[in-house]
Amino acid sequence: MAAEAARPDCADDPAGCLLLKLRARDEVSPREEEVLRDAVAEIETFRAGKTIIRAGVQLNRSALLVAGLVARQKDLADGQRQIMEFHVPGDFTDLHGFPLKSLDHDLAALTPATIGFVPHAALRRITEEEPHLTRLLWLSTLIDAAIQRERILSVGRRAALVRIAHLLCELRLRFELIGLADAGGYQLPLTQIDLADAAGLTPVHVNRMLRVLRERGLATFRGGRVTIHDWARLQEAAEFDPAYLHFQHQPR
Amino acid sequence: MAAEAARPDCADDPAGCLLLKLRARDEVSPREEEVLRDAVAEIETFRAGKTIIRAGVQLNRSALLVAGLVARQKDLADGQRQIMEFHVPGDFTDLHGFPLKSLDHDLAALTPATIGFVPHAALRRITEEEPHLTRLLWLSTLIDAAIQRERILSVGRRAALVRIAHLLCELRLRFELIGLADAGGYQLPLTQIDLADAAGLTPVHVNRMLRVLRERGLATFRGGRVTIHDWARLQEAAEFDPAYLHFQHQPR
DNA sequence: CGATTAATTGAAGGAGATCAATCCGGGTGG
DNA sequence: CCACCCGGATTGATCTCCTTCAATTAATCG
Repeated sequence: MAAEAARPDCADDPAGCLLLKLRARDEVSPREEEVLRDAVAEIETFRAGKTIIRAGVQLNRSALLVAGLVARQKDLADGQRQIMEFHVPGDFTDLHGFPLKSLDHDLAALTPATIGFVPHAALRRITEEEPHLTRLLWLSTLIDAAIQRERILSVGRRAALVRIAHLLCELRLRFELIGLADAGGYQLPLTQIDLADAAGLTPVHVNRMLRVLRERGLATFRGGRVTIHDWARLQEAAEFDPAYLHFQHQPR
Repeated sequence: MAAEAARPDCADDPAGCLLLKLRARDEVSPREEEVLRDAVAEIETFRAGKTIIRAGVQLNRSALLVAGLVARQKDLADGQRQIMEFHVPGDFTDLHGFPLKSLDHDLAALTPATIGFVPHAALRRITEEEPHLTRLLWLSTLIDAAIQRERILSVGRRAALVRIAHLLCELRLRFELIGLADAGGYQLPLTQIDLADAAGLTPVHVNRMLRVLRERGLATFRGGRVTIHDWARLQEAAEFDPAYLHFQHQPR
């Protein structure tokens, strides 16, 4: 029914991954689940490289990533790109656009992507009738913000090798939560250019750092897949502490 | 009544600056204003350098900055510090802590600071009874997120001089909104070390970049004050576009 | 008015950028 | 089915922006 986009996912079920993410943080009642599922009005697919939402455009619906990989990114006049966050299936990627009414950055498909759109009218109704669900949606935007803060720290103060390792650790946990990581690693169909633009480095230097990670037996990024060889030492090299992902399950 | 902290501000009136900020983005009804004012339960003052909220601590109230300057910051094991955002009076600095229940970073007073605390119970009541005000509070957390995204871009891709200039531009507009900037500039009682930790640079290099800005006749940072000599050219040097501050007044 | 912290300036070093060339894999058209 | 093409991956050589180290000056404060 829903157009297939990328790879085996919690696709088909537009709100499935989102519910996994929310339920990792708090209870979601069957009624709330139903409200959420009903809120997804249309499903669209985007080719890799397409811009899903452009900065500054007035919005009346928000995009929920169902399958594929998407990035929040800004471009500078000289053509440089900075990726603020990678999004994995289940991320309510521009829920930010609901209170903000327009985004300050682009939302771009890095792989073929399936997007579910939720009209702002439906979100507004949720804020009026479902206070707990509202808090959970609010929460999900703030977890994005937390991930972005960790990016500031990485880009601002961590050495190149640490940045890359940290990114690989973060993505592993985020994929794991939605059942898209196995023991050995996870699919990550990105280019080294994408990684560079997220890490604030050049592709050349990312390549060298990936080589170091490989040679040290920590992790391999190749053919759109991250293979983790030594999770403990990778986390150590990344100075990785997952606290910022706010995985605690508690009443919100 | 309220203990005075730093300098002439919209102090005295704990929710005053916050209302200025919200009303720049949407209408706030008298009733909503009252609810907001009533929500501020206690007022405390902090010395410069004190940590107001520590990362990871379970929270049951949120901090609203009434007067002074505050930073969201993270520290690395080797002692490096990264400031994710400077906060000006009226910023509901850890409203994030309401859905999140704990912060992933520290909140530290950079100057003597006056903080109003809002119990989470009061915020919860707002989410249950005041959907529009809820959306405005949600919005305010997302404007913080937008400011932090712009920081990612600065730290990730902009040259040192541009970063510093950009920071000075941003703070000018944010101070202006709450009436704390005059034609010539604004008070900014920070050290060059603070600026360095926000810009992801060393204090030495910040010093050199400030000198360049001064010598080019763009702006001077000295004695805790930013004097702007040529606003147009400063913005140009900063590649500054204020869109990310979401100043549009519209229904949310 | 010492003592401590921040600001300033110079000199040298290094992490990452830039420039450039080659390799590789997959798509594509003849 | 293969030659070609093209974007990404890889590697080397060089350069540069910012860091690091160090020393001096200025400002702030008990």
